[in-house]
Amino acid sequence: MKHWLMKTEPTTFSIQDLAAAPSQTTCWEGVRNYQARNFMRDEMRVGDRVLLYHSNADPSAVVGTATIVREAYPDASAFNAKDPHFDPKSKPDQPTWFMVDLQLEGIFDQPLSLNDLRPVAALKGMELLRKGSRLSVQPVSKPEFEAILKLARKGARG
DNA sequence: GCCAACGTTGGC
DNA sequence: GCCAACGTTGGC
Repeated sequence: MKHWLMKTEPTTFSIQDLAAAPSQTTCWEGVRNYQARNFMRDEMRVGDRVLLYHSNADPSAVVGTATIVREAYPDASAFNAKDPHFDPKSKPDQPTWFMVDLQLEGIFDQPLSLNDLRPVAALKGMELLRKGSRLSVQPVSKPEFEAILKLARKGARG
């Protein structure tokens, strides 16, 4: 089983929106970065666990966890000319972009902001904390994932 | 709003 | 294939 972190802007789609969705499940449409796509298409499997991260938020923070409940399938929003994520080079018979389905696992009592995470020794090499990191779908090591769950249980802000 | 760090595009 | 220009991401 692999572990991941997926970013979303809460003004677009927040973890609270996921909690309110039918079966607390959503398709993760709109990813338009090849590296992120490759992770979703080639490596994500049903049962993998995901940290959800709110970017461009106040403060930006890891806010909860989800699990993969459906493996990669074509992202239909790329075919829709009216959709903000429309991409004319993606065709239904040869799609460029893919998405997975996520189901909410839990919302942290306390969001874990970057300032909460940065001092944690176990997270020293975490991609999210790297300067200039922009990848919206990224692998997380098992120790990193577990360190974050532990912090979430503790309540990082005391 | 600023701007650093990326990714993509397109001329050559 | 190089690389400058441009667009986007995302913390602050």
